[in-house]
Amino acid sequence: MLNSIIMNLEDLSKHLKLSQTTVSRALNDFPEVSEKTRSRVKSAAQKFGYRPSHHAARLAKGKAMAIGHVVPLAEHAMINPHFADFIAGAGDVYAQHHYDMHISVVNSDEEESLYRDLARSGKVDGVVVHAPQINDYRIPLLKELQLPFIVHGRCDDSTPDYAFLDINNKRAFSRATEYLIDLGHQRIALLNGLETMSFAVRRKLGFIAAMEKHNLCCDPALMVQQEMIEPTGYAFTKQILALPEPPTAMMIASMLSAMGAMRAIQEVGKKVGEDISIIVYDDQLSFLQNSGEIPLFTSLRSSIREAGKTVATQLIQHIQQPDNVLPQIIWDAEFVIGNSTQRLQH
Amino acid sequence: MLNSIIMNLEDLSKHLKLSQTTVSRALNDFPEVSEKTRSRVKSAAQKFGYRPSHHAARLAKGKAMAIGHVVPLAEHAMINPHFADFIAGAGDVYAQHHYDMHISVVNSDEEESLYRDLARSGKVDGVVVHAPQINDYRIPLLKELQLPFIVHGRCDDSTPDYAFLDINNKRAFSRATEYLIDLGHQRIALLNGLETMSFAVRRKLGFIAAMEKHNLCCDPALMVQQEMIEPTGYAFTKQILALPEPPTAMMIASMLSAMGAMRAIQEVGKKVGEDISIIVYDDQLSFLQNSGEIPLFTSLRSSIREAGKTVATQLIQHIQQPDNVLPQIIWDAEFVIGNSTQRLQH
DNA sequence: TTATATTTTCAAAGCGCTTTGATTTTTTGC
DNA sequence: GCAAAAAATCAAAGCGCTTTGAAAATATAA
Repeated sequence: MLNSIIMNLEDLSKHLKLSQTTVSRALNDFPEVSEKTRSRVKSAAQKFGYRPSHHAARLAKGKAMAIGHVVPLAEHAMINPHFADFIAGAGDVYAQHHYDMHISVVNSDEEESLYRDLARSGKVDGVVVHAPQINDYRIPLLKELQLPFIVHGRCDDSTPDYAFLDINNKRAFSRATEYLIDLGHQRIALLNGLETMSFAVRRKLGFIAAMEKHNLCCDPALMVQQEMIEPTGYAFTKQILALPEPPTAMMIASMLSAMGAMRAIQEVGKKVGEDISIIVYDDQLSFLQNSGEIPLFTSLRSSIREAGKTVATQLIQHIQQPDNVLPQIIWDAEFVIGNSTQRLQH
Repeated sequence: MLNSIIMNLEDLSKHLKLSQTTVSRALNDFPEVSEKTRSRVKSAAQKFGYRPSHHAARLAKGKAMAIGHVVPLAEHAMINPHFADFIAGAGDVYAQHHYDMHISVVNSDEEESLYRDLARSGKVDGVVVHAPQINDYRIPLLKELQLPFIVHGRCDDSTPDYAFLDINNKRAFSRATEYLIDLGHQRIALLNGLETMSFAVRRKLGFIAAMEKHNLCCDPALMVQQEMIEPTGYAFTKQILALPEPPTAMMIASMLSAMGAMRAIQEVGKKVGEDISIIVYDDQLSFLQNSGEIPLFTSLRSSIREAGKTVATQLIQHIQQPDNVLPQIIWDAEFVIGNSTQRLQH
């Protein structure tokens, strides 16, 4: 390869004694180019390391061939640990379809302006909306901007029609809570995520529904909504274990919180499973595995990486064929019994 | 704002009865436009929600105003949990400088081709090289392609001149190991990362140097190189605690591994700190905090998010002023004493 | 062999900006 | 009040592709 010379289409077509039209079409696999010419063109392109100018191609085509992801993030705020796995899944699909992935980190106050820019400047052909809030302003905004989008998660039910991929969080939590109740547990704690996030609201609803169905009381002292990380899981668990009447089981919204809970439990000399049952929601993050023959935790599981793949696939399909209307997808979390749940001992 | 009409520069300048030149210059803050005109232009742009076409601007300028990050990733491989934090830091800087962040997820076998494309197509003005390997082929490749780059981490010392930001891993680990030795520990385990990563090699060198300096033996049974996640940390710790002569202290290469180690230690009824001392390398991931008045772990700490910021800043500076030669930066990890280390009891 | 259909190739016109070099308008100096 | 200098604006060329509509080359039918 002769990489020292940077060629453009004009240079290459002159070298081949062909028009730019023909060369362009040969490279883009148009049918109206003879096989002989196509292979001649392609091997010359290969030889000279020719790659079409990205921006020229995009300008001419009028399509960005790119999908945007917006990450709102204040200076010291936490970046969601689920993000990397989602991106890995989505990015994989983009690569297969020759789409680019465009990520913007932005202060919350500049977020709206960013979306407007993304839409109007033609930087991207669509966006993925992350971490939907209750009554999220981005849904109407993106509709107004006519920028195709799909939400990972769901807003509240009052929000009108829009495309999303979500887990049936309510059903997942009610089902798992019932499982604990069936094992004889009555004092069950809920270690939830922040309730500005709609998934946390739904999980709580599921939990409460199951408890009420069995006429059990949801003790507010046993419920918390907080950032889902190890230290918060630890602190809350420590606190409820010190109550006069501690819980015998816990529903936990994330693996990280569960690790903290486990640390607290072990620290007071109790055993997960034997002394206190735990069910955890497991996003199957690649660096937080809860697998094996019998997994450590009984869990509700759903791969966030697969979610990334599906969201990306849907969005691309819609962009390429707009009559392919973007769907509303609801997945059920898988319920997997592991070592952290046991019948209540009397 | 009148967002239903999508205007381009021509429309806007016709509306204003000005030339495209003047409008473009007004918007881009060129000095040769009068203040009066500039404000008239800007408010019209605002009013119509005009945003310059991204690709047209890039094509005309001949600059991508974008930085690339390549994430090699096989189907089921783990995505590095550090990645998100690094991206958060870098992305923040990009946003401030109006640069775009371009992320490519790629199968390892297509990686080289991707770099070539990134360079030749003008998609990006520079790239950040992640997870440098021993004798990494990307260094010569990017030099050949004349694409500005900076490595997060370092290759082996034989690789010739290139820009990087790295931690002094060797010094960090030798220092921390000596701290343990000073506390009376002699049987010290090393729970390291995979030694295909150059940082792991350096950490091991530091560990061995400290041990040898004090004439202590590095028992191979107490050393392991593995992926730095909770389950591996757990398994290895379980294993070494069952030895006839278990270690009294451990050097651990990541917080996630340390969580696993802690679980194993607690499970056998021992206490971190009292029964076994631990020093962990803490990348200060936002979702894995080891802070507080007295942190849980004695640790070597260095913020990966700050690293992202610095790398991004340097790269942008170099791209904007190529005589601003890209540097080689070595940071010392901070040594913070927490609750996980104690003098060896006899 | 000639007329017609088919395949292959081409010249030129965009895509929507930025930038160059020229022109017009305004300001300043005497 | 007029020439020279400074400030503001403009027309047009160019960035490197894709795409349209026309032309040339080749294949097929009569």
